[in-house]
Amino acid sequence: MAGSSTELEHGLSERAQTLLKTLVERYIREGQPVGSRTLARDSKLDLSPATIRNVMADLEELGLVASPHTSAGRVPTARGYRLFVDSLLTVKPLRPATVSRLKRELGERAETPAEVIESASSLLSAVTRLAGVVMLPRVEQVTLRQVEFLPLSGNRVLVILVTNNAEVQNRIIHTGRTYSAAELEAAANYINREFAGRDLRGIREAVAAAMARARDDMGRIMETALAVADRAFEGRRDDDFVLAGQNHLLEYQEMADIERLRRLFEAFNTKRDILHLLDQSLDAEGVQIFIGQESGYEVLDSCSVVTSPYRVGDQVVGVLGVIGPTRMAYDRVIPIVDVTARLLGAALSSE
Amino acid sequence: MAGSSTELEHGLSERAQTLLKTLVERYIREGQPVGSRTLARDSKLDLSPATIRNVMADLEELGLVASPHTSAGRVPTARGYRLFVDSLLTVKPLRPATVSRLKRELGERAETPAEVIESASSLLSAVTRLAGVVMLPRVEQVTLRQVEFLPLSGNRVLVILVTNNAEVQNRIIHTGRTYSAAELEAAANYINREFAGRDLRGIREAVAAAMARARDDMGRIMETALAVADRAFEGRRDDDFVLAGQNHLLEYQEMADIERLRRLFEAFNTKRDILHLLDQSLDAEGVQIFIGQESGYEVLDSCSVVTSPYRVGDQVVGVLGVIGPTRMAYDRVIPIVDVTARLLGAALSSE
DNA sequence: GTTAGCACTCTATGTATTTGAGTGCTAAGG
DNA sequence: CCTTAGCACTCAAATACATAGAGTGCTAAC
Repeated sequence: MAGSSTELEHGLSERAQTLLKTLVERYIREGQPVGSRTLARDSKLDLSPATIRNVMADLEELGLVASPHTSAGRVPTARGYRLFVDSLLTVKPLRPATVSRLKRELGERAETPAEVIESASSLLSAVTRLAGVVMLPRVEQVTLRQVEFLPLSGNRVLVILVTNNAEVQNRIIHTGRTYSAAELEAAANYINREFAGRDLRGIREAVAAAMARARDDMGRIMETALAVADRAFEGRRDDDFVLAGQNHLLEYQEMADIERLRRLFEAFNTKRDILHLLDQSLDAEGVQIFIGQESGYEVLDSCSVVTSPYRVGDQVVGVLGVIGPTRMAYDRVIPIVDVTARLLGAALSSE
Repeated sequence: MAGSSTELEHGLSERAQTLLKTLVERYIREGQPVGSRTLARDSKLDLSPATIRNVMADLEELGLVASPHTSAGRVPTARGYRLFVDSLLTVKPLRPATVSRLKRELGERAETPAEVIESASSLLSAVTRLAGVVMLPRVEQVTLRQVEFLPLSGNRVLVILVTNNAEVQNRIIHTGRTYSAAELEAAANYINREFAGRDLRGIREAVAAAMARARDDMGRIMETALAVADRAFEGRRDDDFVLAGQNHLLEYQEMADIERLRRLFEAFNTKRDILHLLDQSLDAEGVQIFIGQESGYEVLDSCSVVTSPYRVGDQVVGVLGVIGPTRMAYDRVIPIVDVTARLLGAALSSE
């Protein structure tokens, strides 16, 4: 009865499932098309190659496997992998050594948030031997902790913004006129006094409102503060991600096509497509997998992307994951991505 | 007479030089071994292929050209390229459009020093279609402009260091005990008052001296200041470089060996070897070229590196350059590297 | 439903053969 | 003595062909 229920899920007999599973596992391990004889040996079903060939013909019909040519074995298709990861996969528990390594390097070694992100990406790539990506956390509410204005030559002002806990941003803004160090300091003091702890966007609105209201009857300090702050708090879309270990991709046979590779690396550089893809996982529950063309981006054909959102507090703030050939060890990669997402969240929260 | 003098320089007849030059130029353009017939047509010497073959035999004897196999044309060796760039090369003046592009994007578009460096690297790579590298400027004298200490949870302090003009560094230090915001502010004030404008290393020494001298009879503020500053001003070796456009290397036929490529990219990641190589150019006069194995690093076999130091004021502070296949358009690349070095220096000075 | 048997297909590998580009050498000519 | 035509020679690349082996699909028997 259990048998018939699993059978109904995707119209595959228990036996066919076992065989598909064995085939995918074997192919992932060896990278060679799997023939009926091998499969007969590998699966413990005690069936003759001939029988298995019949099953394979069915699986091929269903688009779950394909053979590169008549006299080669079978290879999983994207749909085959999909079925595999969805209902056949037995996830491998992580080695304790791996877990503690992740914990150590994420929690203890890394200091600033930027370093933590960087580590997460490197770790993902090092542990999986794939390319690791970590989207920068999109912090909806960036609160001002402290601001500093320093005059530079040529009507420029160096703005140092300390936000949230330990994030430091600095930018240079061009102002309409020259401000003295004293003026700027007073202005910064004013802003820190008035706005510390408040949301950056809110501050900018408050500043705009104040400017509109006050016009010419405001004091020198406030005028400076508002003029500078208006430009200093300009929203900055920092949709971005940190990539590590694209080199690993060179190690895989299936990435040998140099022109494909170039286009893939180009996409890593351009970032746009990859970001779009990661964005899609922002509101997914847990680990999500894009297999081959599923991602919808041509450069990622024959690649799979395994992602997971990560949260700070109970708020999802970003996505991380790995990118590699479709033929990757999903049973190992999935838990690694999963755990790293949790640990990254924890590390960022504790800052 | 002029003829005989050039001849003596490297024991090559004027004619042999012309032929070598033509051969190298042709090979750089086409990427195919050059045969005697082609060479006869290309060089305007009005010689028969047979004569040219004789000359080629001589050049081969001298190790300046080689043939991949008996019945292929000749290809320049590393020594051949060397002679070519040293005495045969006619450098191509840059197109005004290129120059103004470099100027615009380096001088105007980029704001902070970090952005300028980044641009320089991208530009080098974009304009030459090779990989661009820019060593971070090693500023011997890092003067303190302003320091800020902010308390974080768990005995940690966020240090924001504004140095020289507009460089902002931030780091997190762990302290022996918890300091209050007020304590830290007072300490920062003390340091800013006492040490602003002085050399970072000098400050640390002064602090160490003060700590040794003062022991327990110093005021609370000074104690805090010294304790924190001691850790905050720790020297930080930031030997590093910014790499751009390694993707371009995938476009070249001669980089098709995927295993070599992997090792090269690995070297880019490790940075150590590349840094060593760049270091060697620090005290060179102008543009320097490493051809093939000349660099001494195995990964760079069949690569050439064209570098130039760049200066801020009259002080050499770093090196930039490009990395690409030995077969690169030296006549174009050399002036680009040269000009970019000057422009980068200028852009950094004007900050 | 399962399986043995068999013809068939297709790749990979190895071996000749041919073609063409380019060389080195030699001998003749200025 | 330098230059060049001529020619034999070499070698890579292309082409064709044969062979071996892996694996299939199909059929017929169990």
